[in-house]
Amino acid sequence: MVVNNIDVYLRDKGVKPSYQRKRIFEYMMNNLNHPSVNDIYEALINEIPTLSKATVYNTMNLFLEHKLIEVLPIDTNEARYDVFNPKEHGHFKCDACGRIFDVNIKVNVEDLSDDLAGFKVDCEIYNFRGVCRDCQEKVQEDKAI
Amino acid sequence: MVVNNIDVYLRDKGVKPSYQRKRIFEYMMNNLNHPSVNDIYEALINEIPTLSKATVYNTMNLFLEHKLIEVLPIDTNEARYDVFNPKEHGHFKCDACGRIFDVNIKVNVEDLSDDLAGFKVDCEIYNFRGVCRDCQEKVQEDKAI
DNA sequence: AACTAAATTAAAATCATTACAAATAGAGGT
DNA sequence: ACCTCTATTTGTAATGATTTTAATTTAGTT
Repeated sequence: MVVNNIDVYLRDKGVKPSYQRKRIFEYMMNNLNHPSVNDIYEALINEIPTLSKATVYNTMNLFLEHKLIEVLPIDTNEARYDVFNPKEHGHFKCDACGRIFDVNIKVNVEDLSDDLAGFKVDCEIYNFRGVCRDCQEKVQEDKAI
Repeated sequence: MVVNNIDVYLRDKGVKPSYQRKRIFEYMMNNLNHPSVNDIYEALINEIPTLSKATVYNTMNLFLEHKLIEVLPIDTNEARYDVFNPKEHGHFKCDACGRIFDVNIKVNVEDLSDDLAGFKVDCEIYNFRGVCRDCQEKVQEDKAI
């Protein structure tokens, strides 16, 4: 996603663009590695010394309400966030290195199941877990030694 | 899933069938409503007065390791569990009543995306959120009044 | 029965998140 | 600029789920 003017974009979505909110959203756009609240806080505390973790939490919840970001329910321990991606997609979490990858995916819900007949589906989440290519290669190398 | 002899089934999966473990697994099989640790504890504390929440946590983790159950990453607040269902399926969480429904689903991962090429996929989870049929009807009724 | 290892337990510790109340910043009007 | 009102930020305390720890109980073995 490309956003030229964060000020305008936030206002468009109904979020008053405070300094902290702009900096946090800017970070989200530049770092598509599904950061946790702590990641964001650690990344910005040097440049914004007064920043509070509570502000990051508040801001994430505000962004969520206004659908600027989404939360990935792939990690049960701490919440991971991503800029909202209206295109259907999924996530793959590597159990070895912990990285989370985006996965392009297209599922036709109508075809899926009668179980959802009459249900209003607002949100579709596709999660995968396993071992990523890099980590599999590492295992091969270790065996070879 | 139908398990005639819990003792044998647990042993088969490599879990020593203690009294607590058998009762907890029995509860999981009879209650397919995706209980939390607290749900399980509350349900069994009357019949097993010495039961400790730590035991429930320990047991859930043990069952997870031995793939007797799975954790649904649909609730970010507290973990919800379900007896392991090797058949691919998904879950729908109603944002109105909070109930979680099973959804039969079949996705051909090969067709999905090149993004997963070379990845070892151990686990596929499909989550949906929205409003279930019952709750939508309730909204209609409320409007009619 | 005695010994040993595993399982259970209660209580304390940890960690993510939320609630709260005080301090600060921003907007509008005079 | 100044005052006033409201929204935002902040640090701290509170909450709640989960894990750790150490002691106790249970089960299995000689």
